[in-house]
Amino acid sequence: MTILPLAFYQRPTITVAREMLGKIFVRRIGETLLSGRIVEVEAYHEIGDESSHSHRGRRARNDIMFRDGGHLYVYFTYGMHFCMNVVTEAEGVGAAVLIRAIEPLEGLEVMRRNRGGDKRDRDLANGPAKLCQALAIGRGENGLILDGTVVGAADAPAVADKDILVSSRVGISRSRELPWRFFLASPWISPGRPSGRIDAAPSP
DNA sequence: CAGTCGATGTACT
DNA sequence: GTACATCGACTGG
Repeated sequence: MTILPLAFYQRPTITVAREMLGKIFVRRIGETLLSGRIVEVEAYHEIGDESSHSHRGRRARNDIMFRDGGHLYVYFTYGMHFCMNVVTEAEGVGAAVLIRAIEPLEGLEVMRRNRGGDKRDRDLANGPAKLCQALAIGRGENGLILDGTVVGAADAPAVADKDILVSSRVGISRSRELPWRFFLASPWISPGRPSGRIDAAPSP
């Protein structure tokens, strides 16, 4: 298993977002390995994106988002959920890619226990807060380096451009027009979402 | 299936 | 006060 180097993340955010699809997210808890194939992501950027946490400048809450690419940015939302991003670009740039869904590959029974017992495989990690719960990612994991020690992404064959679907992002009200959600035609993506189109997305 | 709504902490107006 | 990068329970068809 080859863990993606930190340089992978230190590139334009849209590029990283598209190339994250198909990679294997890995999470180690002691001897236990949890992993899954990334099937749905969204890009967020401080420039021209009013929905990004970084849009109003660097603060205590979003500080990790401004670090150099290769950190994990975890935030707490709706009073009860965590979501996780991989930080992109260079130190001082507030940009990241939200991981919205993975196809569980290893450690399904641990994920099921983390999720509360009787969930179907499809419901283990098909949403940004669900996958954080399945992988036991919360405040304590904010700021970790994606070097594979505790979290990281393993390389996998690139997904062809023609297989990358694009849409507007889910659950935001501002900058809704930006086509910055990228996903695969997969049963493992988050539920109830509009089908996408195949298209190129502009960079900030 | 689709639509509605409550839960519940934190940042910001 | 209000909004929030969400989820799950519940309703009605």
